[in-house]
Amino acid sequence: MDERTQPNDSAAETCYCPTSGVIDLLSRTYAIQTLCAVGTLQPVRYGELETAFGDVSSSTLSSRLGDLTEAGLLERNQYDEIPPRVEYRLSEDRTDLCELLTPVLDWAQQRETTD
Amino acid sequence: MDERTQPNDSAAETCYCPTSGVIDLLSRTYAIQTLCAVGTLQPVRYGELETAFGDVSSSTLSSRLGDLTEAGLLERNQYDEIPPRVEYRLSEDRTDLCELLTPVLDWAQQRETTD
DNA sequence: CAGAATCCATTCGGATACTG
DNA sequence: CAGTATCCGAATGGATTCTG
Repeated sequence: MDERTQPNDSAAETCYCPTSGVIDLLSRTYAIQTLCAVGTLQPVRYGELETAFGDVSSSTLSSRLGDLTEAGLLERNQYDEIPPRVEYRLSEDRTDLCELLTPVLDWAQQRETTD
Repeated sequence: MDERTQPNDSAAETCYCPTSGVIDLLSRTYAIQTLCAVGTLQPVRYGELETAFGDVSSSTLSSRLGDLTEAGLLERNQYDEIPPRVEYRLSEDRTDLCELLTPVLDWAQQRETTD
């Protein structure tokens, strides 16, 4: 169903309809960055991310990691050692999203500096 | 500067630092969708977008269009006719961002239906 | 170290009018 | 048609504090 709007079928059919769940998720603060950072630095620990971002509050980063993990985009592995260690990495089949998103970050970054 | 973290230099160096302006912008409701929709349907009128999204409030869409236009990502052309007509399209050199983003939307959409 | 919990200021965005 | 203005509830995310 939904045979309307087909200007050109370069990307088959993109749906612009409601704010989908994943997009919603990516709209939260540091979500895209977190996803891409994990993808690049994985396996990565909580503290590393905190350092990489520089000015994110622990509660925010924590929430974001929780969101992404719950959504199945990230994998969280906890090692019951002393001191505690937790590693995050991309879920196997979600790597592609990260590859889609990184160029966006790069684009944004370049625009900041160039513009 | 910044000679740390270089897992592979596929994308040179991606910055995960603060929430950059553009990312901030894209995080707003319907921002990504609006950008991609305009890219595909351009030149597109206000009402067309409203219809395409189906359930967006006029104030929200209006704000989004304003944001994106102000950021230089969209171009707004007003024709003083009766009835009034306004057309939106991507700014010349911003097309690439749309091309980066559409796959993300597609990914999200596919995940919704498949997952 | 890696968070969870709480509290709260700010913001966002939807609904609902109302214009040029 | 293409919005803008206003109002207001919901939600976000930062700071802070505390814990296994």
